[in-house]
Amino acid sequence: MEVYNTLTRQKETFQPREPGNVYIYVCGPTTYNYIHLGNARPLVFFDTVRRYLEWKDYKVLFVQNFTDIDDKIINKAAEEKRDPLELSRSYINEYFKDAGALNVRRADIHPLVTEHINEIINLVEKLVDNNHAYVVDGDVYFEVRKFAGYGKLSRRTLDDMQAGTRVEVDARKRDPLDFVLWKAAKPGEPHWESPWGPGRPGWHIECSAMSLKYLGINFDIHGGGFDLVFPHHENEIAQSEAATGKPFVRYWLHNGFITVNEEKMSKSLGNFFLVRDILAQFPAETVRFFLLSTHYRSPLDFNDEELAAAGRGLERIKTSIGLLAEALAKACRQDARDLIAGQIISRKHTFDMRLDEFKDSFEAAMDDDFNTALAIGTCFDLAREVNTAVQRLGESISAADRASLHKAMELFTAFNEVLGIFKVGEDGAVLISSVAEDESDLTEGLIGLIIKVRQESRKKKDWGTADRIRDGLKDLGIVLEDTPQGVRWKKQG
RNA sequence: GGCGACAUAGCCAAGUGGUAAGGCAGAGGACUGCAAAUCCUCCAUUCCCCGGUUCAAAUCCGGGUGUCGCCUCCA
Repeated sequence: MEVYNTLTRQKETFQPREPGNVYIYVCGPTTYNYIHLGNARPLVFFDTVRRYLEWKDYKVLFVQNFTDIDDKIINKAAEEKRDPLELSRSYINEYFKDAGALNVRRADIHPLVTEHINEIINLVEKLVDNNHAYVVDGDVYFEVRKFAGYGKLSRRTLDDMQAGTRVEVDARKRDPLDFVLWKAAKPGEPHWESPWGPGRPGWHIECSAMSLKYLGINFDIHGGGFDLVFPHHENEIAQSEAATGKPFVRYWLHNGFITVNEEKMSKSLGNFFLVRDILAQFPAETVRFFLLSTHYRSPLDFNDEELAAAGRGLERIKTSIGLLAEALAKACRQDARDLIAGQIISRKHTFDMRLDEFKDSFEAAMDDDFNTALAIGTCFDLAREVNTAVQRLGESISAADRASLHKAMELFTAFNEVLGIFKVGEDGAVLISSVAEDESDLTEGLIGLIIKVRQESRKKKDWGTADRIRDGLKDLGIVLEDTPQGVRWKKQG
């Protein structure tokens, strides 16, 4: 397996610190608002990374923090006259709703900054003690000039960066790029006691403190959006390695941006789409599918047309799984009949799919720096193979074909374990039923009745009535398909 | 101003030296009462432009153009 490491700017063979175990830290959101689509991309992508590693039988420890105290939270809380910590708690709750809808699994550990103040203070003390940090008026700054490797992740030298400095420099800093590890509290702000007086952690130190606590030195994967490369991750490396004297992280993975109308989506530009607003318009599985349909390092432009197109593509895969399930059900009934007749009739083997090839190509795609776009291509290839086969099989299905059908379903299920596009039932099988789960027996019965009546009209070649019923149901969001095997109905996707 | 990324069909998108995956849209055909779904066929002699290296380049090198991003909170 190869992963692209931002630190070396190339694909490297993935070798975890401990064979068989992978330790991952992903920078989570600052909880002062609902998450937007730009937040959703790393969530979905790193969730997929985690799923894939587990699929490959790695034992994964996955940590994602919440930044639950910082300027933005304090400001927003002041605006709304709320307690900052209460505010961030409430957005953490909302985060779980949105992420859950996107089928993003909870991390093994979701550490909060406010619950790791001691660890943070200890780390800052270490940096002060070993002269990598200095104290000014209750603030503690990291001294970048004292850390030789500063700039190695973002590939910039300190002098490069000075030339482009756009903010006014705090005269108390020894270097304009020195960044705050501990921030003295202003009156009325949330604060914790520390050796330097009451204050709160700077932004970067939390991730170092918490990742080192849970994952140890030199853990495997640290992820986040590309905009975190500088300064956030650069600073994490500096402070962590200055404190421990050892390499901080083995592989740095960064996802590209979501753009809207070709422009970066960001909270400050105000052009962001909240996940929950998008989910009001599009099924969550379509959104997840859309996010995974482009390689994670490429930019991804968001617009309704592309999302709708993704939905239509996804529908194709769903249909295929549905056809497969139908054929399997038929095969099972036939199994029962054959058993009753005392024989399993072995017919000519007609459904010899290249099933193992699909698994291989899926795995090869994911092994190549998590190429989900290519892996999805394999899903489409499998769908076509299944559709062709199912169409050809007809009424009597041989034992060999039954085995192939099962195998094809297992493949869809396996691919979905990684991609997480479809929800799965308790038995682990993909749920693609177009009938909503809350569909009542009454609805089912009514539609069944209507279909029966329509079939009688069709028998009498009363096409006018038959079409009126079909059109009428379509207006209600129920799509009827007359197939050689009978009438099939589904809710409009 | 400094640094970096990207440019593949109408649209989205894989592909980093061996002769252009896949999806959406579109055209034709099979099936169907019609539709839908499905299947089959077609849909980039060519990968922004110009040079170069090579038996061979979308892929490597140089130059140009364009787009985007980072250097400030950001996923």
